[in-house]
Amino acid sequence: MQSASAEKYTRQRQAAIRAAAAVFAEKGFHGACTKDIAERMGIKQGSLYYYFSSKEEALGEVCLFGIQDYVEHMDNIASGDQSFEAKLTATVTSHLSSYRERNEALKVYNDERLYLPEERRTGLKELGSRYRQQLEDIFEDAKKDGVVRNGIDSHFAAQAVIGMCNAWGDLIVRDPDLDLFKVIQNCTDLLINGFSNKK
Amino acid sequence: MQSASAEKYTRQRQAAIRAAAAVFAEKGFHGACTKDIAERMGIKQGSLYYYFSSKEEALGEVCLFGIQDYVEHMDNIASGDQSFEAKLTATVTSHLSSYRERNEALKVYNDERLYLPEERRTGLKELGSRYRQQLEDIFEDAKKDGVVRNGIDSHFAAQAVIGMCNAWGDLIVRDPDLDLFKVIQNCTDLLINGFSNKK
Amino acid sequence: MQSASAEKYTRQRQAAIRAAAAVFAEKGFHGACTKDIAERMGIKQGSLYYYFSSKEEALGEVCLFGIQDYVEHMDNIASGDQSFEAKLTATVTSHLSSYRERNEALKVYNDERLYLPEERRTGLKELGSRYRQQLEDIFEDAKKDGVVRNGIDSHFAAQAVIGMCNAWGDLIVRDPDLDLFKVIQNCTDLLINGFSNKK
Amino acid sequence: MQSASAEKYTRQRQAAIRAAAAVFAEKGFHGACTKDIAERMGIKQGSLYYYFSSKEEALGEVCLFGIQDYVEHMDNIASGDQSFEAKLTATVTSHLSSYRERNEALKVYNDERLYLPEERRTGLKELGSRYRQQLEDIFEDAKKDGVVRNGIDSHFAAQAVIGMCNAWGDLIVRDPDLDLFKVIQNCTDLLINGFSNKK
DNA sequence: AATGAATGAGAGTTCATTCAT
DNA sequence: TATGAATGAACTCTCATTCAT
Repeated sequence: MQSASAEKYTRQRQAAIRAAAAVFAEKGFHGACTKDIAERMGIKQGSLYYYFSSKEEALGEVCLFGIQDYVEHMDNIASGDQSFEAKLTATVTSHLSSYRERNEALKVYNDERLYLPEERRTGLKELGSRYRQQLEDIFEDAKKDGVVRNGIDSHFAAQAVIGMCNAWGDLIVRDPDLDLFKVIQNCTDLLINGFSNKK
Repeated sequence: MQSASAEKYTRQRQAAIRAAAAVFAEKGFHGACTKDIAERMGIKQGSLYYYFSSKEEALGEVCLFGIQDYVEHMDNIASGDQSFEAKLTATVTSHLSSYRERNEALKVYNDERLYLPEERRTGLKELGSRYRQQLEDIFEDAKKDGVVRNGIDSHFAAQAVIGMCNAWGDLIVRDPDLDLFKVIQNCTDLLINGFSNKK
Repeated sequence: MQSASAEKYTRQRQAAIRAAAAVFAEKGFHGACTKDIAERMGIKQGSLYYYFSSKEEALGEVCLFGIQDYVEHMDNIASGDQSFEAKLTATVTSHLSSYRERNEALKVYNDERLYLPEERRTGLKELGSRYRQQLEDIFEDAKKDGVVRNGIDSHFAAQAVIGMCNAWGDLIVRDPDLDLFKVIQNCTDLLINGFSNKK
Repeated sequence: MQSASAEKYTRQRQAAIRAAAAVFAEKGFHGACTKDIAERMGIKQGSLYYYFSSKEEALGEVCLFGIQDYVEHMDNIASGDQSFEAKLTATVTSHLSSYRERNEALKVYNDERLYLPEERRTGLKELGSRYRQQLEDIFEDAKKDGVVRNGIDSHFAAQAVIGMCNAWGDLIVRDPDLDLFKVIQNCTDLLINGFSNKK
């Protein structure tokens, strides 16, 4: 249990991360300036440094925030014992919904993480790799079960799913009127038909 | 036939565009600096302005360079009378090969064009729209011929093809060891299976 | 009553305006550089931008500072009910004394205001026009009273007074040893004899 | 007698001086750029250096051009044996007509000569001083003849004449619709009445 | 916990000037 | 005689960052 003031700090820091996410998503890391971030929070530029030690650290936090619970989702999906189709649908749904909810942060993770210092990027990459690996495993299992065509390269397949989701995620973030449900349906439909074993 | 000096100017300007493409692709528009571009060409920073009136203009030229002949390719593909499968294969091949050849510029068009001033962006958007529209038409025709499932939304399908190609294009640019031929094969395979009408 | 910090800001901004006035007066707007202005204030170049958003804005503030209370003076003179001679003497005195006191700024207003953006120049021009108009009115009244020869064109007369004062003002600013009192005397003497109705 | 080519050189150099005068008058020495001057002549920027060794030299030439024959005029006026009034009228007429004819150059001499290097400025100053001195002499003579009031300070009087002419010269250059003849009339009228000995 | 003020490094851009052709 | 191309220095302006208060 934290003291009231520690609690406030945590709350404000979250607000700072969200503000940074929004600004980085709109202008990119280098195009954004700390003043914009501060103003979006309602504080002054200098005060930002109470929550971040540098702009770069802010980027790191945004990226982490951007993938973490989206990776947790995948942990759940992967460890379940649903059918291949159900797992793929769940993956796409989770991925695209993330864009709607914590939208900007995930976009920032995709587009700007390469500006992070080596060290920090490594930590994040592990999360990303775990995600992709679990997706590959799902494909591998499905191949063994004969649900997916034997010719499919699981590594390619996983990248393709992620790529497709990110491409649509971009459109979703940019256009708030897009029908999320329909996009999910179309994507899963395409992917399942594309990979599965038809007789 | 131009004079020798006009020719030299044109050649150097092309070199400038290529250099800018490479630098923008690596660091993003805002993260890049004109000094880097100039140095990559072997000239001094100030001399760049003999070829561009501003960094922004350089971005515009790179973007144009990035899509123009790739759009021309699509014109050819769309106007031909090949089968749906052949056209889709040709599209993917052309799109992904573009990334290998004029690699960085197309990536820059995708990721950085939004930093262009309104006016310039509009001109480029028309090119992009034409591309997508022609792709949509291919899907429409295929639906009429019964080669593609009736449930497919042509607009979604076109976006999906583009999104997938761009996602892989990114990977291709970043990793020069990727087997372009295999990627093309896997992508077309996925897409054709995903959209076509199986009995 | 402002807070202590707002007060400090105001004070520093005034100092910045004075410094800019001095530098612009010496080197002209385009010949001056912001580094000189900052150094004269004892701050660093970049810090100037805490007080001005651009060099141009600095010029605008200097020009405003240069005429404003000098115009107010004329308001007082014009609305009084002194004789023509007294009013003319007061005008010349006020005008030339301004050069000694806030010296550089008035010179800057005269010589450099044309480099201001349209909009800003318009606002200042109104002040200047008011000044000239009041002077014209003084001449008109004097003509009605028969103190000034009927052939005199009031518009010409006002311009002549202003022109003569500015010409001497320039000399006064450049040569600090000039006897201000004598200059005033000579000028009023010339003007009164030049315009008045002698029998 | 010069060769045809030397003649052309001389002609082009004159054109360069006039072009520089126009540009300096409009934008000031520091605000002007050599490209503008060259373009106004119809040649390219680099070619200017065939006629001037530096921008500063161009300024020097413009200034010289601006006062030289205007000083010669004064030589003629001063050495004649006309009345004071005639000489004053001639002076004002010559001075103001200069602004209409070789207009910009004289303005440049007045406003920009202080940006010339010490050495060059000295040479020009002598010309200016000669002009003023001759004007002073005219006043001195007139005082002896009793045409001008005894209280008048000849030095002040000369400066006043010059100052007034320059002030109107500025207006004349800026506003081409101004009636030159009327301005001359009004100015001489004011000055003669202002200085002369009325009974 | 927050801010006002300042800083210094670096960016884009301009421009006088040079020089081979 | 003129030009295209390049240069390098200077300039305005931006911005992440610091720190006393």
